[in-house]
Amino acid sequence: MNQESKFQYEKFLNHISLDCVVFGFHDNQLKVLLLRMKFTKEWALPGGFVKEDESLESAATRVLKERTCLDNIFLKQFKVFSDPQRSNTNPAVQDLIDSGANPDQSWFNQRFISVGYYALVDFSKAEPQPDYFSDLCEWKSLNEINTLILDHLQILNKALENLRMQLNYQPIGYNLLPDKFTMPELQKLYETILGKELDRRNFQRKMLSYNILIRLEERKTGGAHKAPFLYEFNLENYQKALQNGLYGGW
Amino acid sequence: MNQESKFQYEKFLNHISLDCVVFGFHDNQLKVLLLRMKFTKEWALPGGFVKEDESLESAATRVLKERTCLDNIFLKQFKVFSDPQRSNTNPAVQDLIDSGANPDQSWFNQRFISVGYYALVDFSKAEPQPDYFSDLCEWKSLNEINTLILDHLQILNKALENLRMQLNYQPIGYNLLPDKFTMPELQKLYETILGKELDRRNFQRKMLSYNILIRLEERKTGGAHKAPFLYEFNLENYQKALQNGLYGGW
DNA sequence: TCAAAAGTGTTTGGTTTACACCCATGA
DNA sequence: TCATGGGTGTAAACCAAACACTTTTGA
Repeated sequence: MNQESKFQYEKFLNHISLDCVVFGFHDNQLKVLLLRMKFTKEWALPGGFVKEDESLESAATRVLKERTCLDNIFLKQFKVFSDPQRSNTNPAVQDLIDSGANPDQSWFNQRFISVGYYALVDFSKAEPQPDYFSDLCEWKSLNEINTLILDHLQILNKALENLRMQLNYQPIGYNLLPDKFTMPELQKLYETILGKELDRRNFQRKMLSYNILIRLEERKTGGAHKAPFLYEFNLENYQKALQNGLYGGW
Repeated sequence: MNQESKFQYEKFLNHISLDCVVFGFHDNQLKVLLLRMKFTKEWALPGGFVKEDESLESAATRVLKERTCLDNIFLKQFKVFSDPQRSNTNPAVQDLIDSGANPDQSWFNQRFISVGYYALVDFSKAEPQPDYFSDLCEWKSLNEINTLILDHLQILNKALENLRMQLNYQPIGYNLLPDKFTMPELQKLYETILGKELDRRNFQRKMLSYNILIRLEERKTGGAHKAPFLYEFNLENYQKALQNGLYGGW
């Protein structure tokens, strides 16, 4: 170990970590926030550890605030990853690590049980920030993501699966879209998450039946075609729907 | 500490525990397996810790095998409980503990983040066994359960909530009923879990539409009325339905 | 002026709900 | 023999899927 680390691992609980799959929506694509590790240049999910006096939820909120500069993020715990082998890196990377470039390796050499969260954020409001172990923090489209560090690709896929489930019984969108949006934009979001196309007219009818939307007087101008109405969420009903669940799936 | 403990806490990961809500069905009632703690005589959920080389799932399976003598138990991880205050016992109990009767207190004085599982078992096949910290292991009906140790009542309630959710998209019953059962028995199970009555005829239609039941030639005799058919599960289709999910809720 | 997107409405078919009727059984 | 539980069927209500027509817009 030829470097001194400034990472204060003394403050954290051993063996426990959390990983966040942060979803954003931009250019009609679902994006995920990733970090590039300083030493190995591999990509990873944002994650962190739990302080002595913190709940997992506070820890996740803290981590997300650090990575996106956002408060009040929609967060959902979806699965714990506890395979004893999950922290094993592949041999080539392990060689690099063994070369001693990373002063924090003693902390990372322990076994971690990681709690998976997914988060939904407004792409346009997030300001991606790398953490202590990374030199880049960027949004990536799902199809750009081929390999991730450790079991993070598996974590990402499970998060996506859970997000699709959520569509079936909870409203989504408030966290992923700007305050004002059009019905086609909302539909695109659903289609992107589900990975399939939906009927425009049936989508609108179903969506409106939830009573979580308010149609504004304005329309979105500038598009090449008929100007669509703008909507915003009825937050009171939206929260209720989050609590009580919706009916019918997609 | 005036006693030596035989509990081998060296083998376990610090800070991490698991708690299991074990559901059984008997006398048309939903039952939960509970332990009575040796020292405080409080009731608790069966739980345990994770060995160095174990996944959470293996640990939960091991614990359940110890408590019920059963293998192949349906197990589902439903939530992690990580409130930093969750391990705080109430003052009266704390006094008892402080009196020093319990030699394992040093292990229990640490903060635990507990992973909640619920399990579904065949009541008639389970053989409840207390663990190292308890002197009794018994089935309790939901309405008998008023207080539990720590936050275990909260864990139980969350498990129940999740079990009800599961009814909406997965088959249930194979794990809770004997091999052969009648349609009314299956319906009672659903009604008990949901806490509401269902229409007999619509229930049967819906259930049969899932194609997970096989009607046997035999009927259940001995009842005071018309003898109902016996059914068994079509395991192949049952597994498929577990995987792919069902449609329509209750 | 026209292609493409958006607003609105209708037809159709399946699913769920709410029932009615008959049969079997032991008290 | 009769109250009760169990097997089977059907009409009505509801909901979702598929589709048609009109309007608006900038290129």
